[in-house]
Amino acid sequence: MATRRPALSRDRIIRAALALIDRDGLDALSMRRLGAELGVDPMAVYYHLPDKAALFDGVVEAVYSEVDVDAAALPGPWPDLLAAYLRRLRTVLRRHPHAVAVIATRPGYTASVLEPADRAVGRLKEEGLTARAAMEITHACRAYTIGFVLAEVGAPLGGPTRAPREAIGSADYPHLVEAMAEGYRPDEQYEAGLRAMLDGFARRQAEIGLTP
Amino acid sequence: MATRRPALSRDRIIRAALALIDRDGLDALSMRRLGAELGVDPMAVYYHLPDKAALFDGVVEAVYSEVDVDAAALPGPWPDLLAAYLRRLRTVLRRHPHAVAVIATRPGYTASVLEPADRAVGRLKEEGLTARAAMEITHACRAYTIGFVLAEVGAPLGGPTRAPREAIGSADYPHLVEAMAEGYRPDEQYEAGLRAMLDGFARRQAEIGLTP
DNA sequence: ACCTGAACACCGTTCAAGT
DNA sequence: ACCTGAACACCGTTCAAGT
Repeated sequence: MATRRPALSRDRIIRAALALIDRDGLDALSMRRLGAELGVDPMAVYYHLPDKAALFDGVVEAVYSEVDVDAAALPGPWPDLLAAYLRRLRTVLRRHPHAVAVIATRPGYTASVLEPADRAVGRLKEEGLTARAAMEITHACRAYTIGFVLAEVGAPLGGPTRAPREAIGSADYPHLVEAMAEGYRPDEQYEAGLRAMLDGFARRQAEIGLTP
Repeated sequence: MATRRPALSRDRIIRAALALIDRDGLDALSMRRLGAELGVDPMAVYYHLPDKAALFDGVVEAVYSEVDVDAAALPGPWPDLLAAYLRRLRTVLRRHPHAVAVIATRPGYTASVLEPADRAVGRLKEEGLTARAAMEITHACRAYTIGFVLAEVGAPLGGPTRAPREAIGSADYPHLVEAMAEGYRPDEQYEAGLRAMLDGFARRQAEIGLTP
């Protein structure tokens, strides 16, 4: 494919890596295949990035940068503000099923992740939360969102199971069958969980407000 | 080490694999090192398991089997019942930091996972939930729990970052610094999020009960 | 039935060398 | 400054062979 090859750069390498992960899965991302994809000697990448861990960090950053909603600029009240941001995060994560596990495990301690997080906490303080509460609530809702997307679209880490999986529709699991009867509606389920968590936190905040 | 070597078995292989992951990380689990650990030719494993994906599935099952709390036998009301089960799940997951990502991504569609899940839904029905609500609530709380543990102790997927990470205590992030001032108390944070989510669901259930 | 060992097509990373 | 290519110590999996 890539016959033209503009000068290599950290940015171009990372975009190619994410594209490779999206197309062929996490295991397909090797320094050698990445080089081939870029039309370059496999080792050329090492001039721009120290190792594969740094490449993963770049991929995490790239995905987060797709979240083009600035929580700090959203209107309140805070539960709606957070809900809007987290819905957007879910949408972005869903676009990268093979990368979600990487995003879930690599700590996003880069400026491009910390900076919006700091501004978001600032925004939530304007809405009456303490800095601590703002971060705890955000952290809990993000954990839920990432966990949900992981179960929803996350690619299994060692490749798909080849052995015939247990039939969930079996008579051995009557309650599960009953629960699944109306089908699986991920959007509604995600929304229900998010609302439940935010409502729970909001009620707790209100109680604190009443007994200071 | 392992000088004595009782006959190989699926069970013994999987226990050795989990021990290897716990000790040296996910990347350290190779068929070759696993064979060495078992005092056996690396390829011997293939007689008992079809491939590495099956090995991962076994590891997931082994970890889940450490959750020795039977949700179906717990006393109600349902939010307390679920909270007890999920606290126990978090405790077990925390013991296997390098395996959490595997557990989070591999669908646990084996009998040993489905069977307790089915009984748990049955138990929640006794507490007045529909099968569907029981599964949705359980699913949401599990997503939160796994997401939380992943952020808490989950090992980064491509190995640790070597480059100097951004100092979170920097003056560039005043709100984050303020939020972290009192330290990070994971147990309390986890509990707060779990209670918030369960309270939110419980309130919603109560409303439905009032307007049938 | 259960395990061995050679072989194949891959890996990440280092390092001296090229331009 | 930026890229190449050989080399090293690894991978997962297949398959014929051993006991």
